[in-house]
Amino acid sequence: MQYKIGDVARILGISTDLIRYYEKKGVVTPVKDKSNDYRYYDTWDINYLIDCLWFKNFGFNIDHIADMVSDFSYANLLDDLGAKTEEIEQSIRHQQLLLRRIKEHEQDVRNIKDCVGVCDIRRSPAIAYYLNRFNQSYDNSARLNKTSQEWLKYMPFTKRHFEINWEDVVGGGDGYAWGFSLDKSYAEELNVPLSPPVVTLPSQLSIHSAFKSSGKDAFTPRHIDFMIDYAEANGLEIFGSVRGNLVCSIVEDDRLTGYFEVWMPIEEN
Amino acid sequence: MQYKIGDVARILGISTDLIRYYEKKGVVTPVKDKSNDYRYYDTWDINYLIDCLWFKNFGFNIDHIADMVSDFSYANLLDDLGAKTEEIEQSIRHQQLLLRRIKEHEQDVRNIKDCVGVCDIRRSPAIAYYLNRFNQSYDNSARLNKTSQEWLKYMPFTKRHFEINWEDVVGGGDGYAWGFSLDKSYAEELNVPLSPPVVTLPSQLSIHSAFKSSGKDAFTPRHIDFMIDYAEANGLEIFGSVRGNLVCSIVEDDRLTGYFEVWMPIEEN
DNA sequence: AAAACATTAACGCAGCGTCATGGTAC
DNA sequence: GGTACCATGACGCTGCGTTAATGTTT
Repeated sequence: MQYKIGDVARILGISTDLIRYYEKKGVVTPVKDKSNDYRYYDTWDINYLIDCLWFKNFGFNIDHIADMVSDFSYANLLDDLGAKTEEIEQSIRHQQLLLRRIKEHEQDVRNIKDCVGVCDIRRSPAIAYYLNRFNQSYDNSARLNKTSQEWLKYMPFTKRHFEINWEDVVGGGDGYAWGFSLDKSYAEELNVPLSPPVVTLPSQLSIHSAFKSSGKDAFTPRHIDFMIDYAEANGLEIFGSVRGNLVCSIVEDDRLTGYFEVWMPIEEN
Repeated sequence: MQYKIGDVARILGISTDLIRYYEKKGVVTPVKDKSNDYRYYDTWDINYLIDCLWFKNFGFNIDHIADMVSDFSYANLLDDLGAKTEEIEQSIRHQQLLLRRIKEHEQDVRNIKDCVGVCDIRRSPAIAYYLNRFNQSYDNSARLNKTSQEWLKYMPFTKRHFEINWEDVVGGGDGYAWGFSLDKSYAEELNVPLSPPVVTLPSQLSIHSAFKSSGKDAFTPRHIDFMIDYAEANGLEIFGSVRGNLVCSIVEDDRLTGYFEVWMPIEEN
């Protein structure tokens, strides 16, 4: 039995263009009638196409499939199945981490508005972080560039981290720094190298709160003054640099508005 | 502070081309010095790029990201995070099914060689199947076309299923049919509609074995004669059509060789 | 003679990477 | 004046889908 390309397309449920594309890739080689250039397929050509579609659905790429269907040993087949298994497992692990992070983030976004201006005492999470922006200036030295490239991979798990030095906090200065942080569990899961410029920080007893800042260049350490007041009012001693992260930036009343979560470390009892 | 495109690339760990690409997509709009056409970025442009990279890593597409970073309300953000969560969960479920199937298949391929010519008694799996090839001819009617398109989606979970009618089995005929089958668990998981031409078949007590067939067009029902002999020798009555599936086809001694698993139903005690 | 098919060729998509060619900053 | 940087533009990649122009079968 010979089939024309349209018959094959109907049999397999795909388009004729796709069949021609697979031919170009070497998956099938139908006979061509020289008088009219029509392609004619036999049952074996169709078998090859079915194999091709089957492998395609497992994520093998087409050039590879062309090899697989035309000339493939038992050992090669098992190797490829094993490799693909690995790949899928890897992908699932990554997606699961991603899912965990996006759900966390969604919760953070949902909670942040209620935290604005409200102080309470919590332990901050243990994190790894590095800084690359000091006030308005980015450090674009080669050393940091290497770290930036590495951290790009961790990007969805990172937070935009800021630090306000203890001296600026209590002395009324306006210095601050920005960078990226990773919660410790992600840093471990992702095998993040923890050498300089990356710094690790343990969990700390802290005053936790949030503030928002509208408009560009409106961010200043003075946004946390209400927390300093809270510390004083409650007889809590500020123990080191204040840190936090941008939770989200959205447009509110036509102004770009950032919501920031803050951790102000205090002495442990 | 103003940065040139190379500085920004170093800060973020990406290429200058990528930054220009994002500009084309509307993510950033640096100021252009008219005298030399150079782009100059401020810290906010860099912020937008960071946001863009962050969202990108969650799998949002760039046109969408351009909207997200430039003009996005709280509600929109939550909606999008929710939608992406759904999408990732869906994807994980699919990958997990895929993983299960590929591992199963790997085991089938590993086991098949030991089954060739060896009969034992097992229960066949419950399946759903449909047939589209009768001896050498495919049915390419519109009705089957619809089913083929649907089953294309289930492709990696399907097996290449064949059926040999009871009359051909015992009468020495050479008729057979081919199609696709799905194990019941996948059919349920994938919500496969079980209306004609799809047929469901319960688990059946069967003689289980395997054979191989080398060369094109070498497949024939007579390959299972050894199983008929086995049934006779053991006083087992063949109860209906014999079914099986292609496990893999590989090249052995320069010849295309198919390995087939077979289920020959016998009467229950 | 019309409808349904077939052919090749070219272009489009995303998300970039990779030249080529020429101008600019330091 | 050398070199490191910047600009634009074109083309390549995968895995196809989508016309367009033209010829063939039934």
